[in-house]
Amino acid sequence: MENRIEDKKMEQQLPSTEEKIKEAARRVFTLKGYAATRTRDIAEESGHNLALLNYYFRSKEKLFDIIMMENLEFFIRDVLGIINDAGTTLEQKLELLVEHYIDMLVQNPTLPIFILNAVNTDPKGLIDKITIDSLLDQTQLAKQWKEMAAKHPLPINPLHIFLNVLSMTVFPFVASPIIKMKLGVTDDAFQQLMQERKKLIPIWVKSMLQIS
Amino acid sequence: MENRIEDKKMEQQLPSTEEKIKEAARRVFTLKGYAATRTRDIAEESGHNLALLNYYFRSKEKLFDIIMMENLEFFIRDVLGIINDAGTTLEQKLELLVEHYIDMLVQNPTLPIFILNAVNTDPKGLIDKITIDSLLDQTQLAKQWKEMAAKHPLPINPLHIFLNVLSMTVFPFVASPIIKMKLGVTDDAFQQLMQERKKLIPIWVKSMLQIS
DNA sequence: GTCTATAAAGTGATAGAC
DNA sequence: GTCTATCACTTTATAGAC
Repeated sequence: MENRIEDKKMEQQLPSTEEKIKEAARRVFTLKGYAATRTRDIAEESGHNLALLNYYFRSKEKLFDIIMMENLEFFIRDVLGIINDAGTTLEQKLELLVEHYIDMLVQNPTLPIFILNAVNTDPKGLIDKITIDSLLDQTQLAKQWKEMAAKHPLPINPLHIFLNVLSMTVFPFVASPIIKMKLGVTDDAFQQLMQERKKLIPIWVKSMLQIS
Repeated sequence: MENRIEDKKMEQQLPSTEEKIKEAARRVFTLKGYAATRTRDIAEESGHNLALLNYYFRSKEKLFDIIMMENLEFFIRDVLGIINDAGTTLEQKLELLVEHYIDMLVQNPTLPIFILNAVNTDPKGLIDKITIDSLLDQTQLAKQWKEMAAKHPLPINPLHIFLNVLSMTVFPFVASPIIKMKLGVTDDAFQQLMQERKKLIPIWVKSMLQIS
């Protein structure tokens, strides 16, 4: 028993070779995409030899599939918890979602362009692996949304609102190289802008709901 | 003189080999990006041989540079005309810009992901080639914006508004594979959604200006 | 498990015939 | 100008020693 606990501690301190290669692959793939990444880049980044990549993951494609699925899972992790919380209002859920995504994207700024590029070029049926649960309309969010819509019917497709939240939250990260280099916005100024948007986006969305 | 006119007619009817290769390159590069494109793909798409690609353009990289510059130029073409028109109000300029971009992106849906992917991975200093004129603050749009801001000062960074217009207009096209395949939106429904947004986005933006 | 060496296939570019 | 054939190099993947 003591040994197993000590082993666990060791594993946390010293990640296995397999884990080191996988994390190296995540960094390189997420930064450069599938086609521009060479297996040698990943091997070098991991501090090990190229052959070990194939020893643990068989092929570049299989390794990419793992990274892609984990990145997708990471992208929607925590979201179900927020939209299924019976203890928060619709308004609070909106605020929590925007805040969560901005915080997460500040830490992982290249994640959106990685996903968007993959689904747009779609090496194979990668898009089928995205799990936007079809149970989505059974969530607390959906329930509360319908209650609101019953009182104040929207004259527009609700998809517009969903698209606007996603657009205003995610797009700035995708366009950040242009914003920073061409609009003369420093890294710090960009970070501050994103922090401001945590409060602003919910306000804007609420006003959309009122005028629509 | 007559001969030159006839020659021009001929050129329009039968595009030169060079032109056919360039247009094939535009289609493939804009769809798959630089790294995932093979010169053989372009040759095949053009209906000619691989060797002709190098005969006319020397290298894959040089050909890509041409396509990238032309795509960027196309992306901002017509915009200067709209924002520099002294005969339209600020509100009209906003409506014209959104309408122009949605119409253009309906015809060229893969253009944004091509540009965004390029500037995010940035093979070389490609980002330097983007010409967002530093004379931008001397346009009619900038003048009219300042007049408005003088009357009703904005408590937020104006960049937020610019980002929102760009986000709500462009992002849906970048995310369209997910919207279509995962949210069950048909091609026709997506097109209609974008048409609706021509009217809606200016309305939303105006409400942002009022509540801010 | 990890490495070196190398096979096998892919890709950009060119030579040379027509 | 356009083609076929081929070179030169890169890249993925594997064999085999340790």
